[in-house]
Amino acid sequence: MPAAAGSTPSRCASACGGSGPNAASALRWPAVEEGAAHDPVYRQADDYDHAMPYDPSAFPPFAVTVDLVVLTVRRHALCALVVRRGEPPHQGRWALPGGFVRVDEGLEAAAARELDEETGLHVQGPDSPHAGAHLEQLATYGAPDRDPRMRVVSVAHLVLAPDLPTPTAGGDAHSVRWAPVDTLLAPGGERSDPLAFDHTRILADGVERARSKIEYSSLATAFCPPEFTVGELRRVYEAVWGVVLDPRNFHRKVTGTPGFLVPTGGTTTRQGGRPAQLFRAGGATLLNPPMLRPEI
Amino acid sequence: MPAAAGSTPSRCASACGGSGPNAASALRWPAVEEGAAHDPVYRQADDYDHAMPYDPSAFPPFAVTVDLVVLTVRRHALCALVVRRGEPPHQGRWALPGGFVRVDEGLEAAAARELDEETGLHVQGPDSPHAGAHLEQLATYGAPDRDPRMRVVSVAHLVLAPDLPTPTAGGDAHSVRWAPVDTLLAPGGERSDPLAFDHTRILADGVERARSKIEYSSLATAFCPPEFTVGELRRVYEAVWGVVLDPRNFHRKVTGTPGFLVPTGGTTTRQGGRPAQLFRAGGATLLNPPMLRPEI
DNA sequence: TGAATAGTGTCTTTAAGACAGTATTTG
DNA sequence: CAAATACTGTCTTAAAGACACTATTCA
Repeated sequence: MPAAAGSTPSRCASACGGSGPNAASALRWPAVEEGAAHDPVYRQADDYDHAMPYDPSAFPPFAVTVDLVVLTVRRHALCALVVRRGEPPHQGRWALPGGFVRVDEGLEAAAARELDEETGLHVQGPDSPHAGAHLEQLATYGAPDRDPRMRVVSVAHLVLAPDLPTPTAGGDAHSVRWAPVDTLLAPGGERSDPLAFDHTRILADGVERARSKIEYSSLATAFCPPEFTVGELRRVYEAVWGVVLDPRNFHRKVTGTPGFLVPTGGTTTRQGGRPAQLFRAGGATLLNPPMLRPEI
Repeated sequence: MPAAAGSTPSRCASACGGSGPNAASALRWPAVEEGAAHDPVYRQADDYDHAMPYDPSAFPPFAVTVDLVVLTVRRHALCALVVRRGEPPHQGRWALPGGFVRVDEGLEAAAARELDEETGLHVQGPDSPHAGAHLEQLATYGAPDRDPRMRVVSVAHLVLAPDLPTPTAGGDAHSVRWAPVDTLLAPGGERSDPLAFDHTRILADGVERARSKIEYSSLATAFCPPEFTVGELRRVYEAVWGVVLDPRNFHRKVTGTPGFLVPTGGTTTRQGGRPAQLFRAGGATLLNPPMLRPEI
């Protein structure tokens, strides 16, 4: 699990930049770089290539983590996965799941591993395009004071998953839950106990990314089970955008866009009423023209 | 200047993960994390909070850099800023500008500083919305083998700038230039001497971001001088998209979108022909409906 | 005068918004 | 039966595509 404290005063700045054990060597980097004309970093390449090869203490003390914005639609509401922090800082607060990137592991691999560890969820692969969750990089957060303990740069990822049984992280169901994003993001949200660090901001960015991306891509199907009806897909849009859509125009739009939906031949009555055709996500990933989000 | 080598065999993987001076402590992190149920990182918080507070050698040896995709439109072509590498690896190759993030500096601040250092360009601020370049975070690249020397995570940023005099980084004009992105991205591009590390991929992602973003935002004005004509703005779209647009329909679209363009009252004949009205970018940032990019 | 650019207007086509009406299930 | 959902179709309207025409400059 990563970090970030918007308003917490930074202990790292003084410790690392002033009197830490490796402060001198760590500070040499920026200082040297400043005077270089261009390509300033590799001007120092010889130094760390030969004098101190691969010695971590020669580098500024950065930690790299991944944070996960895991979204799903449950009971007609867009929900995010949050875990309760067991240790300080922000002990007892809810936070986004995440963790450190391993030295020999890529960023997306780290995100997929954390997702598996905390939810048991697997990521869509080329071999399984219709099962598992959608994962993409969201943005990177690296304010110097976002974690009071040290400098942490977190590469946030966005995960879109179908509705699942409530995850039980390692069997501990008390410390992980789905929460409606409206609650988490409300000004005095979650009974005025906001998410730890800068996770409210990260969550907001992830939600906005999801909201805008389903406009011009077929990504909304990532919230659906492998086979779904047009009505179920419409309720996904309604939940993510927080609007009500005309069922008839929506039906015309999605069934009229080539490659968006592929009928499986089956039908279902799980939503009640007349049996509805079942579809799978088609190969098209870009919607052109896009699905228009209604004005506020 | 940061790093990344797509195909270079990784020396880091063996050195860091196997026999590096801090391999043991570095590897402790992922190993401990694996067994934790949830919030696994802070399960170790006590360890580094008390036993080895702020000691960089206790962390995996990550370096964090910023890379810059600086785009402009010159002579009717989308161009990117590239610098020549003076040191190995990839000595003599062209690369994206960039550099290390300082320990007490935010990611965007680091990008803005590098931009200033390498181009003299300043970033648009709240006080100067009509001058300077547009800067935004693009994506983060952290494949374990992207730099053969060590683990480098690079937060790439996208910069859109008006046409400028050729930058002379610290007076050395031989090592910095504008190059058409079509040349840099061509399969056997730049006379089969591609950009260093994974910079071709980063550049491609930045170009695609710029191409898609001017569809639904007023960001194309970032390529224009503070005052510009409708024709000049149209030529920006044509250069970025590599298409020819109908001048009349374009004129109707941009002048008919409220808040996109604000007439300054002046006119110019710098493009020849009949005098054209001068505009400034309006307050609107989102274009709805978007400017449609013609099909291929 | 001719060539280039700027700007207006008009017709057609596409597709979204609104909404009437039918079909098929469960309770 | 009513109520719920699924689906088809029609009319209107917004806006893009195509293109005719006029305006104003410079060489």
